[in-house]
Amino acid sequence: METDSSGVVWTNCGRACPKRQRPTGGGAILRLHNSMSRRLEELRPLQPGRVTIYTCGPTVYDRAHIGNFRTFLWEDLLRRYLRWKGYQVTQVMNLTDVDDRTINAALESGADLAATTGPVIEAFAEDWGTLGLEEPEYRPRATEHVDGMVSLVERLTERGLAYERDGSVYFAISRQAGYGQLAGIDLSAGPAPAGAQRAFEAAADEEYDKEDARDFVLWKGGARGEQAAGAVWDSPWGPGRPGWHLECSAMAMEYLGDTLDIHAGGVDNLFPHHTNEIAQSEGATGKIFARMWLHAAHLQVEGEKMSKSLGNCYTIPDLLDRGLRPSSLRYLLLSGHYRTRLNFTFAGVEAAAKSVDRIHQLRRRVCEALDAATGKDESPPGASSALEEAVARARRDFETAMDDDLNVSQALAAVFGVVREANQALTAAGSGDSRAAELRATLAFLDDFDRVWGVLALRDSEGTETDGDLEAWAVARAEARLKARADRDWATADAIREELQTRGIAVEDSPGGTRMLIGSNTVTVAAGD
RNA sequence: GGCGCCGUGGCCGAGUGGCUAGGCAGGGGCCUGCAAAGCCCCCUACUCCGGUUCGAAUCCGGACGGCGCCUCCA
Repeated sequence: METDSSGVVWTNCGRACPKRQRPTGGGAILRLHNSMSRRLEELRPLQPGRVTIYTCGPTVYDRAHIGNFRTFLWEDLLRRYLRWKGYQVTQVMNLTDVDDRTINAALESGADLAATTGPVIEAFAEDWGTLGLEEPEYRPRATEHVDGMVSLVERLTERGLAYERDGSVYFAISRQAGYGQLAGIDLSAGPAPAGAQRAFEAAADEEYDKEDARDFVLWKGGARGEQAAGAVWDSPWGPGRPGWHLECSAMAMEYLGDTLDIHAGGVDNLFPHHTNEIAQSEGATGKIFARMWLHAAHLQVEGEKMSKSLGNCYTIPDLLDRGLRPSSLRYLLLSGHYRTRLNFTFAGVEAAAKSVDRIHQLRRRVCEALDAATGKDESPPGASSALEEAVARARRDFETAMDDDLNVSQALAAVFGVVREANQALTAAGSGDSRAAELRATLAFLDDFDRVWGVLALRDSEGTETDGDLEAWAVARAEARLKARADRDWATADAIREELQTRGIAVEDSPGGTRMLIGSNTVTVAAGD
């Protein structure tokens, strides 16, 4: 804690919430739901201690919305949890910067592809940082990997799984045994189920001349509108551009090898995208492409499907403009199980904010008590207090819950158990008497939790941008109020408090002075002496 | 049409064949000059109807209700 000349004490609890990762887990095995087998499976990485993950990234034709971020945040949680457990994680998240939508966006704006996607990518990076996501090891762009895609198509052609028609190349699904397993499509069992059949028919593109309407395009020949957008590449089949699914196969294998441990994305990608990625990759290598497929359910908004017509496809800036905090958004979007549809509501954000604050508040309280308790650790070595035991139990419960297919609800329950126990201990002991050992254990637990959740650090960082004038004014008023209180002039003191509260500042008195929550910043004005 | 999901207390949201999470909100109390924060107590639920069982909200069947996906939407 630092006190400046004006007597203002800056406490974002003194100790910054650590963002650094280090192994913590107890070595139990993580079980995840593999969409391929449709059951929980133990994560057994190809190389012990090292996990490779490919996560489908955004198509950068427009700013990502909260639905996208629900999925990305879940993947971030998975990534952080794996690291928490001690795995070395290599994650790839691509940027799809060439496809129908990006090209259309470019054509509409009259700019070329790169000029169109560039700003969207920048915005994406900004939102990514706002929500406190960790940076993946690789973030390749489709447009920079066209060569790899072309050679992948060549390999498929050599193996007889693909054929060319008028400069386009298609994947012949009927020539591949086991096509469609991920989506539950079984071609060998006679005609495809009506549903899949319909999906196939719908996917059939009249524009192209396929052997089988269900075949999908690997390379789109020609240069119709693409030319204007600068989205045309040379290939052995003439000018064209890659098919949608191709990029992920090519980039995943380039960075992570022929076989990945985990491939993750939104449920909507199960078919056709992931199904076709498997077809391409395994068709080319003859090896298993991904050992585990994870899919996140979609986000709803106020109980409704997100759609442009409803105007509920919120972006991160939309929500920040409404005064919502990144930490609240992050918490809310992480607080539902990833395979369950999550309903985003503004009431939910409010509750999330309170939940974050409850944990964050405890952390601050522990830090303050720890400062006060330094040197007062008289507990005999080896003896552990009820709180220390509660913390140890919570740590185990947290890991058990997360190991069970990332059961975030139960994991959070373990955290709130510590919040209650620690508050109890602090209330009972009075801030000065709590033993340092149990406080340190509690603090370590909270920070440990946050290595996975990343919400306390985010909450801390939100304190940085504040209105200096408002703050100076508030400090002055708080000082006046402290004088009034010292004079037992309650009427004046209460009036000032209302004044502060009217400006949205939360006021909290303590024996040492007055603490105010201004925006996201906590400012403490010490009582004069 | 096909595939699939869900129905838990005011709201959100886990979970288990019997030991009845957690958060938010609400009520009462403690603390406080009054508040706030925190603590304690209360509000103890599982759509309905059958069945299995010593015992089901948890298993089975049915009904009703809500919903998702099935063209490049995470």
